[in-house]
Amino acid sequence: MTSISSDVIRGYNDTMILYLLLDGPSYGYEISKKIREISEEKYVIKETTLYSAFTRMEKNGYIQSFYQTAENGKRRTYYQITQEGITYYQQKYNEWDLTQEVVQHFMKKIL
Amino acid sequence: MTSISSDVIRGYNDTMILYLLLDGPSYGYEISKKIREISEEKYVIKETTLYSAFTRMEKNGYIQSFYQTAENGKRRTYYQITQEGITYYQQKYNEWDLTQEVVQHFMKKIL
DNA sequence: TATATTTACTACGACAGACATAGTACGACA
DNA sequence: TGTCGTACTATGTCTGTCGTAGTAAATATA
Repeated sequence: MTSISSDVIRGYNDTMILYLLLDGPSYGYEISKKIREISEEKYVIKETTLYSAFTRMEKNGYIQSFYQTAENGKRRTYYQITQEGITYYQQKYNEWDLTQEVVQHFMKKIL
Repeated sequence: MTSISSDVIRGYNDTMILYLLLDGPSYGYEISKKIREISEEKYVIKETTLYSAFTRMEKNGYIQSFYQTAENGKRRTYYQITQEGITYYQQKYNEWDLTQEVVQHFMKKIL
């Protein structure tokens, strides 16, 4: 079974995270599991990639963090998407359409 | 008019170059122009990105270079795709299908 | 004929994102 | 008591892209 290399999907890590945050605040471990599930195990984001994306995106104003202690007593860092983050997500959504269109022109099945 | 950022397309530079070389040997300036034309000006590869891709891919055995002096007297470095390069291209072709499928799950139009 | 533009590169250093590795700490479960 | 799962943080390396700069020959324009 083919899986996806980080080289081809690296441009979409932030977008995937923001997509999940559109449904409400979440935290690292949950985001990670959801990406794995939604992609049907075809893409597993690395922990360090994920957490450094959080840091970067918070610095850029796309997400905001807050601490919360879960029912089980575990202290977590939650992130919520900001208005700027939503706008950024929309841009990436449009860019995805364009990218598909362009890249498609360079794809040819070899017989 | 929206154009494509290198962040989202960077995983496809090598693939685009190899695609063009499937039709026969070519050189930097020509590859560059073709990418711009085929993408309808939506993506313009940077010179340094292109030439360093050549170097890297030759090192990896995906392409081979040779020198040739053109009709106009200009000495050029041509590149041709190798069998390994074709195999690599095929892999990337398959990965593209998979990537589209996966990324699509994280794309939602916001109203 | 002089100058600008296009063609066809090479060199070098900076930077950002992904990654490997390692470590901390707490809760659940056997 | 020990292992597994959860939930991170720290640090340094690597790779691909990019900015900047420079060379040089051919072609177009004034």
